[in-house]
Amino acid sequence: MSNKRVQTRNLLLETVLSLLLAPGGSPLRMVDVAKAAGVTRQTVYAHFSNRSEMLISAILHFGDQLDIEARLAPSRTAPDGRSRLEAYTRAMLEFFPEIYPLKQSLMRMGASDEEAKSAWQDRIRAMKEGCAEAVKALKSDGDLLEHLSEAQATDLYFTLLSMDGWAHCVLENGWSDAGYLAEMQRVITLALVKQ
Amino acid sequence: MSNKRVQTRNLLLETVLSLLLAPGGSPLRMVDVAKAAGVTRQTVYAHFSNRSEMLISAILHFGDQLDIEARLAPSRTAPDGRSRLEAYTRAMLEFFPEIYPLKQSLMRMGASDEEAKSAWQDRIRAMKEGCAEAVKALKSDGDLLEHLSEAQATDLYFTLLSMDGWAHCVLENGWSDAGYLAEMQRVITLALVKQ
DNA sequence: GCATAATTTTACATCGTGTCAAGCTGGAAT
DNA sequence: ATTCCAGCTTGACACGATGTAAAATTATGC
Repeated sequence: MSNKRVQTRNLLLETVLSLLLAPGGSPLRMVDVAKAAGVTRQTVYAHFSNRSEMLISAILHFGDQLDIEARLAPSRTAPDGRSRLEAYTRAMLEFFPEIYPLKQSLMRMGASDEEAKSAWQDRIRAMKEGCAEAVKALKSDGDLLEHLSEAQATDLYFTLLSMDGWAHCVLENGWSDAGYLAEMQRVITLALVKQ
Repeated sequence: MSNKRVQTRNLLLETVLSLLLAPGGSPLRMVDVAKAAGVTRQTVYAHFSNRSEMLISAILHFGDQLDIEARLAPSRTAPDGRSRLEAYTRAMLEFFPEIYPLKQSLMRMGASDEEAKSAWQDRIRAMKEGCAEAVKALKSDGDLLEHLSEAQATDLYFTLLSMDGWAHCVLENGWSDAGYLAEMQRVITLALVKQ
């Protein structure tokens, strides 16, 4: 497992991410990545068999860096369902600014990168797991609205926690992060919790 | 304004839409469109100077067909703000199944089609106008929650009416249309209307 | 039927992906 | 220190898609 190889690989992954996250969505051609990394196009192909694999690797690399698990831990220690729901909502909204640019970049990409998008979907699914757990805690406290099944409540919660909704309000319409968080806490509570 | 020319143009637009809406997201190469329309690739270029222009035209054509204005009219005649909000929500959710496939197709497309996406955004903005009007009616009835400005309420309403949220629940998680509508009516009312 | 508009045919330039095969180089092992 | 070799570079090519151009052909409308 030579040292140089992992170095170059990491360099490439970082480069891909920096290009992906750079303002003004770049087309991200292989030659762009190579040039930005100070390397030959062929070297890129030596590390990733094609564009898709490169993108997927970059997404996974990005996920590792974020350390989602560790930052979500606090929400798990909440004493009751209601506060757990709040903590999880807050934690999610704190992630959004960091991951949204990457989402945008991926959404800009072509159909050829279907697999890359599905790698992204995996990350999103992990977030939904968290929603499910928070809902479960709420239910076991007997605080979940009667007419909602756990599955339904989870779907609904996940829907309300939409990253696009956040982007629409905060990025495009000037809401403050705090203001959006407050509204979301209010609406989510109304939507899920017995009053 | 020869007849044939508009005929062919319409044929091409219909063909583009049918390919775009077809299951299993097609790459939609120019040659695909030409073949499906029984025409030469060059003919396509005779009608649209490039792929982007073709896609944009198709989206606009699609919008014309939907006849959004007419179908939204009922919601405008609602006697008060509350019922207008409900009517608009219902109308929007009825649009979603029809337009979602197109959205999906467009989102699958490459960055090169940025302009096509912005044509799509225009259609979406039109929907937000409707949100704003419903909110305004609510406000003038004095039924809008005090802590929300009209703009904020509009953003929030638009966010809750998210097409992705609908797709997540109804298409991916088996909610019935009626069930989703009922939940949305409930949540939206809680989120915006004085109780 | 004739003029011309629309479409076809053919050919070509360009760009990005992905593949292949030598050649070069720096660092690790003996 | 010499050798070896993994990793990188150089250069060249095939392929597919977009977009351009011009001549030949077909159909349409007057």
